[in-house]
Amino acid sequence: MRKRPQQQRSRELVKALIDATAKVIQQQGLDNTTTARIAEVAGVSVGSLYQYFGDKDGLIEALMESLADDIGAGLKRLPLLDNVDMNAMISSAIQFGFAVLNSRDGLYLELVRNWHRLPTDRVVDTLQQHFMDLARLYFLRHYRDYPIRNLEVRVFIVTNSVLFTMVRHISQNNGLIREDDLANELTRMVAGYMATPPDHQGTR
Amino acid sequence: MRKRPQQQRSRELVKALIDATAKVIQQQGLDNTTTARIAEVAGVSVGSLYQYFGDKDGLIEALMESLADDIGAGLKRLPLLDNVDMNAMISSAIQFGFAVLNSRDGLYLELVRNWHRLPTDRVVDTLQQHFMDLARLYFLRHYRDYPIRNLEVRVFIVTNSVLFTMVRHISQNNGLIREDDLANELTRMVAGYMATPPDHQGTR
DNA sequence: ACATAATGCGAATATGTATTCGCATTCAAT
DNA sequence: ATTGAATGCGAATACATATTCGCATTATGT
Repeated sequence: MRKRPQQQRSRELVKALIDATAKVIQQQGLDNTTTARIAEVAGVSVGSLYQYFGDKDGLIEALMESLADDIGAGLKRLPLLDNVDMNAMISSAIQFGFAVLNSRDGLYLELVRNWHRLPTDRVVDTLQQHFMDLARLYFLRHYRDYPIRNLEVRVFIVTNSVLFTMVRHISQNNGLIREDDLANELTRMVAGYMATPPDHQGTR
Repeated sequence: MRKRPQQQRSRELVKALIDATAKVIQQQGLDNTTTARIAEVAGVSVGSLYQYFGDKDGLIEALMESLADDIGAGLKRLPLLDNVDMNAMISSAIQFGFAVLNSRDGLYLELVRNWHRLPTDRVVDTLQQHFMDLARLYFLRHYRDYPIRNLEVRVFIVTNSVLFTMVRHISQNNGLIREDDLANELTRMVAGYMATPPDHQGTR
């Protein structure tokens, strides 16, 4: 952020700009998101935009930060560890994932589709970190006997698998596969995989 | 394609343009791929480009078609069904996937990253279709007893999971996860999931 | 009330890039 | 050899859009 907003009105302006950015991305897609349009939607001039954001990317980065915080908060509110069995826990997590992706009228969807061009690190870290902690706690509680190796790899695989499978499904939206079928199958795959005890062969 | 190349030199020109498109995308990334640069690399003028391709997208589409054919041919050459157990078969398929993604100096990687903006249908159909046939044949041969429902969903999940997990891993390229660890774990997850007999409850 | 800083404006500027078009060259048929 | 079609050229055009900058307005402290 180029300059700190000090007065009330400018703080509101900054917020309006970030909100407008989300709205424009959601409505017109990332490719058609222009500074002019953002300013227009925010009810503000382009010039003012550049008072507080060095460039367009800065604005988008601010949006991503804000969303990362939202997701983090949402995750903390989920009582995933209270589930008795892993299947239920993973099912809840996947439901949460679908809920997020379908929320905000496709904003998240458009962002994930363009993950490669966006500063997604904060968001990804938030997710990965949370699920990593969750997995650690769960295994500590239920699988005390097994030495848990490979947990990073497993969480990495599972997170990406679920995320992108969901995104692809929502994106192409052919009616051939129903969303709850997909959720069920994803749950089965992930639960089955995570419950697998690690290899005992130390050959690698 | 706007006009059919009739003479030898123009057929070579079209080929040179498609090759150049691949090269530029691979070297500069899709975002920095300009018609001017493509023409330059092809050793041809921009004007000539528009003789045979209605627009830039047409050129890229031609490239995608060509790659879809390559992948299809590569898949047909793989003797996946000769593998005795599913684990070996899936391991081979995943190895093939990594090989493709790492081939052509990252061209495929860049294309998958930008799948959302590209005409990927042909390629995706090729993959999905092939794995679908493969799965059908395998189950017919080994699990004759089970009624195989849900196969579409399973193949969809597995294809997307593996593809995007691999892409994300190669993209971020943090040394924390080794490629062969990832391949092994992916194999375990997929094999475990595909070997699961379908639900017997007919409640859905 | 005044001075100064903060904020806000938007037409003008700068830049990048897809596409066109009139002319030049090469090919293939007679 | 001649001619018309096919091919090739690349400077010029059209357009979209990020960013700037000089000026106008508003807030804050004294």
